[in-house]
Amino acid sequence: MAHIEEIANHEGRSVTLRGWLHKRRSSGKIHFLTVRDGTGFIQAVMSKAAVGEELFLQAGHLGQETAIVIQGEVRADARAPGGYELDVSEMSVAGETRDYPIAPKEHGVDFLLDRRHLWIRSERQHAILRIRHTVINAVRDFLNNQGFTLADTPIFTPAACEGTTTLFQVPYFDHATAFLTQSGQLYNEANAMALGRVYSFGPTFRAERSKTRRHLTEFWMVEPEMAYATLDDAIDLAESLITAVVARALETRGRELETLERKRGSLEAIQAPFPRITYDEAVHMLQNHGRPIEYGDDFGGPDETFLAEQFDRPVAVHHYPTATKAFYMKPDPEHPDLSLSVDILAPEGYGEIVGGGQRLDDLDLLLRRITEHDLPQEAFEWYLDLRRYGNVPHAGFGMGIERLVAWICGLEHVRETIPYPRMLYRLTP
RNA sequence: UCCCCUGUAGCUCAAUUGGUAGAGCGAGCGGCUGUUAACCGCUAGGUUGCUGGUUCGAGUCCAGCCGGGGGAGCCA
Repeated sequence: MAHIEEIANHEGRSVTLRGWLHKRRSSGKIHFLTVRDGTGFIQAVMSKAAVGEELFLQAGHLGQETAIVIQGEVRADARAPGGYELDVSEMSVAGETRDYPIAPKEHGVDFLLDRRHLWIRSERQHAILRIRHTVINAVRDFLNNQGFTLADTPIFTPAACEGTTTLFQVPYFDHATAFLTQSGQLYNEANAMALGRVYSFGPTFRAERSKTRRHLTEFWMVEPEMAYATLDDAIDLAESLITAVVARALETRGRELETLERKRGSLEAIQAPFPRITYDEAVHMLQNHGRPIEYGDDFGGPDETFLAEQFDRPVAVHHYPTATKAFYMKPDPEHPDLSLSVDILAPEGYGEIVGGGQRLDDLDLLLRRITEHDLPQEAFEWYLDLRRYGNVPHAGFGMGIERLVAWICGLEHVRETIPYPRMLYRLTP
């Protein structure tokens, strides 16, 4: 038994592959069967002389995506995309297929998304999902090696974290309404006071009526939080995390990046240090290029794209106006109208992949901000306890996995980075 | 919530000014010993998103509805 991704280890030997028929071409007395097994794709060559009349005839009528078990000798071949081919000696059908709906041809987005459960079998989607897996693993490995403890935060939450307009509501038995989490932020702060360096990693939900290539209603976010830490610590961490993740993808997913025709050069440029500019500098850059932005405004999508295009690696924009950020963001003690916040914008127009900063640790000011934001104080009593008992400076950020993967893969749309994307008008399959 | 685009065969798309709905791919059958979205031949495949209107005649023009895509705002 062998797997395609490590087929090179079996050169010259006969192996058995269990998989599915991805494509088939025939040329008289020879069939070319592209077989996939979940780990990769390989071309199996079946000649009538080698397998006999009966099996050859059967193979000639197999439908695309028929489950097959094949046996054959592994042979290096310069003509093969992966460098190896299989000379088939035996084949059996494990599961029949007739009229597989997705042809190896052009299809529209709607058609493919309706058949997402089958679309993920394609070479391109396979490559993307494998890279997603590698990215998630690299994130976890990096944080674990830096002494972070995984402490996941609840998905059912009793109240909003940053506002109430973008939350999904769920009936919670017959006595309450729960909200699906939009961030583990507040719980991460509590966990950091218990465990020092922590992170949460899970799905988050935003009921924003966004219909763009950067938005999903359900997406995955990793949120590290550190006690005894400042804004600069958070930026340093994000920088080394992103660098490590990109390096891992380059190192272990070269084949998949090649399938996606992703240029390695732009990923190889992702090295620390990242450029760091203040919000003020960013506004000047935008205004100098004629973009209509007022000082004090948050950036729009096109503004972020413009800023990111000025650099060959992610850019950290810090010290946003306090008014544009969440209530728990700490104002700069020397310039209270600016906050100790940071967004990291990915290159090539992929937008904000990281948002975070240093948290507001002054109890009185926090109480005032909660009132200013019209938030119910009683819902935040537990959070305020963190400022009452052993309060220390702390910082962290959230990083969106789908935007990160879309950028690393060079995709047009984040919907391809998750097995089953959830969007404004799409809830199935 | 707002703006723009779009809906014809299983898929991707044609169809001149309103005048007999076509092609390629896919599927089925056959041919071909090195194909890479192979190639060649044959066959089957249509309530032109839905409802109504104008007209001798509507895929085409008009109205409403439904579906899809992209963007703004908001965000990761």
